[in-house]
Amino acid sequence: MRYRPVDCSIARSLELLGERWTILVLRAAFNAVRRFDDIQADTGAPRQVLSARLAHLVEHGILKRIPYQEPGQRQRYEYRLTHKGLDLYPVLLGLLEWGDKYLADDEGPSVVLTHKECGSPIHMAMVCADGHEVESARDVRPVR
Amino acid sequence: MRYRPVDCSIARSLELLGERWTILVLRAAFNAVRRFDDIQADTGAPRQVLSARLAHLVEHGILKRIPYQEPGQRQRYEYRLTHKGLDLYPVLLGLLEWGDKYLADDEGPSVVLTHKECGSPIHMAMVCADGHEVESARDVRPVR
DNA sequence: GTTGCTGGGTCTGTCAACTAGACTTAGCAT
DNA sequence: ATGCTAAGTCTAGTTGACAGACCCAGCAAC
Repeated sequence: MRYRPVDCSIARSLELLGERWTILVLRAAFNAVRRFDDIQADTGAPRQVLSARLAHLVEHGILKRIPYQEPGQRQRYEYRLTHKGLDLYPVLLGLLEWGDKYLADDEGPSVVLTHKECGSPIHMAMVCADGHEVESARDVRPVR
Repeated sequence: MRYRPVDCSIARSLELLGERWTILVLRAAFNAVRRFDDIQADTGAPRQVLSARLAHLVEHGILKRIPYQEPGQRQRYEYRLTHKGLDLYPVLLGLLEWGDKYLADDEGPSVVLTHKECGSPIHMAMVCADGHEVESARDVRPVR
């Protein structure tokens, strides 16, 4: 994909994640959709593109190929998130929240995320080391 | 761009943000880079593509065109984030943090974000309504 | 033992998107 | 009139996405 080789983690992240379908593949992975045909159905990506994206994500350690075997079937592979992949959850959640806020249809968000331990709904927040919740991009100062 | 018309805010967000260069244009906007040639230099996007992306972002209310005039120059336009655009900060920050963690070069992150009021560094967190900080995607349960 | 089925791909031709590089335009200054 | 500049637009060539057909391994039924 080749963005300008600029010293910026956003550009570097996009290098791996910025191609079409990639984020939807990760959405599928977070929803425990792990097998090729299921991912294809979930995302709608053309098979060939999906094949390339999966290979790319595996190559960069975001997904891993795990063998499995259904009874009476030969061994096949499924795709699971690595730690590196799991850590992308905030990015997906950011897109989800923003879409819920600005692009929702009539009936509101189709899914609500809750904390497994206490059941309360979850949202993304910017938090400073002193424990303040930062409301807006305007309250942030970049240093160096 | 046309992802499958699926009831999912992530897909809908990507419909607006998922094309190449779009996120880098927003990065520029958050860095107060607002004029066409400056954005072009900052992102490296070809001028024609940049033109299309800016128009698309303005059309969807993420950027707005504001007239300005340098002394001795004719009036021109610059591009500024709307509220809708400012609310995308968590998405960019998510990409930044992930890139800092997994794709950093030798010398570590090139920029640190601090809370304007207290000066402490900021990070993205998943927070539940009870005030717990949720560590991992595995601690989240989707409902409905 | 070959025919069919299924999951997970690959191949092909077409069409849309991206790219670099040159050209255009409006208004101010000389 | 001529040049300068920011912000585009035009052109022609290359890359990437797409739909649809095809392939392949192994199990199972005939």
